[in-house]
Amino acid sequence: MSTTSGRTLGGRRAQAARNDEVILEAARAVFLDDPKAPIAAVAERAGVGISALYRRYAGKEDLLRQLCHDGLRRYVAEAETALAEPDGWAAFTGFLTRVVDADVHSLTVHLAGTFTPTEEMGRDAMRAGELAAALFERARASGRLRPDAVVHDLGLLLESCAAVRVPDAERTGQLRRRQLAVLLAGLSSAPDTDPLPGPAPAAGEFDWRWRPRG
Amino acid sequence: MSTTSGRTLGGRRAQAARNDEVILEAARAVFLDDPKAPIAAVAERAGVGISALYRRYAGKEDLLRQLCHDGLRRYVAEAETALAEPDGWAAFTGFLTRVVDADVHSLTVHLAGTFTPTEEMGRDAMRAGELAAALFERARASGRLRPDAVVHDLGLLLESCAAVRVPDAERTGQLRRRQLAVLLAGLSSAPDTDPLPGPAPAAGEFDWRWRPRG
DNA sequence: AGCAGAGCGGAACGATCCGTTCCACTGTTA
DNA sequence: TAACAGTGGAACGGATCGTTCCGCTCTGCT
Repeated sequence: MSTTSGRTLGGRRAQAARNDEVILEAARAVFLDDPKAPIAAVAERAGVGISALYRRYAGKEDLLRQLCHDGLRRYVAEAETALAEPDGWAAFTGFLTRVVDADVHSLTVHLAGTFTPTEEMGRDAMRAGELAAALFERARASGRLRPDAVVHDLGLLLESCAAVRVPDAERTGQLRRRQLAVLLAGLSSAPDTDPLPGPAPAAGEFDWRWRPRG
Repeated sequence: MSTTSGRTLGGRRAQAARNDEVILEAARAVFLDDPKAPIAAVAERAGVGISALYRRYAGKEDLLRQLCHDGLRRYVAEAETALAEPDGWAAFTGFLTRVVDADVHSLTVHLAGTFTPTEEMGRDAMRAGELAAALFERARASGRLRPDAVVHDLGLLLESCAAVRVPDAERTGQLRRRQLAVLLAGLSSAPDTDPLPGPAPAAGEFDWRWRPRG
């Protein structure tokens, strides 16, 4: 049962290692559901005490930052995966579907402002923007995108999908996919549609959550 | 200057009557921006003291309920206006545009759960549903609606548009109109689009905010 | 002219919530 | 068996917010 320092560590160490994951998972679920949820809710959901949390993270802000950074990395990873897809339109829609499914938007944007971002997050965010732009350009090159759509329409799109929310998580996912389908149809090139109104969304219009604190 | 009880009441009475409107307007603006804003924020925005608020409303819940009810009535009024429009599709899009512009959705749905609704609100909500269904049916009859769209897709649509939000109010309005245009294009009948995925949104799936309290 | 009181501003109060700290306890390791 | 990493959860202190309350002003009436 007890190994000195072997591969399968048992007892306390094992539980500690397990708690690492359990806590992160609980935090993800809780803050996805309510970005302003108290720390105690995370502990309760994880089935651990509050100490187990504060042993791993310096404070709430730390946990939030890590969670948000994870979401950002996930976004980047999905974008890179999508760029490997040969068909530009399929890459575009596949990327959006996976990002919406993973609820990455709630993890990143809705948690913004609750912590001071690190420099690395800034770099990752920039990279995320570049990758999204690349995906968008390939989608445009495929000819299936309506000409007056712009990259930053993705911000609107993701915000919209993240806003769809019902008590049941699985049903939420279904409804978001439906919403995404409508939006993609709306962004597809169609011969007889009116041009999109107003100044198109521009760079920096969706970063405002990051600027101040709170 | 001083009239006993004449038409144009001056002085204190006049300011009181003016405050009635100023307070409602401020409350609208503040709670539209943040549904959980403190009462004090409303008073500050209105440029009055807290007493001026509590003289008019029994408490926060009272104010919220009235505000929400106003939004609901506006929704019904816009729907009735739209039904007078002969062209079914124009009635449909015009209705949605006006509802999105007025940010009625934030006033109704996002305030739900913060107060116990009155019976009259229940009746108005039911009427709102009927009117929306009528508008939707006329839009369908116009043939410009994709066949697999359902009435309750309107819930998704409104939620999406309300989710679009940037610090500047006017810009928010522009972006919402753009988003609405994309969504309407997506809901329009197009020959080559894939069918919408998943079970369509059903009755009662968007009432959940009304059910509990808090 | 003078008074009663409507209307008001804003300080103060009490309740609630939440992040963080702290301490006692438990099982493990040496 | 001694030291300690890991933990649960009570307790603390600060912040927030709804509501009350008191003193003031200005008005409408006598």
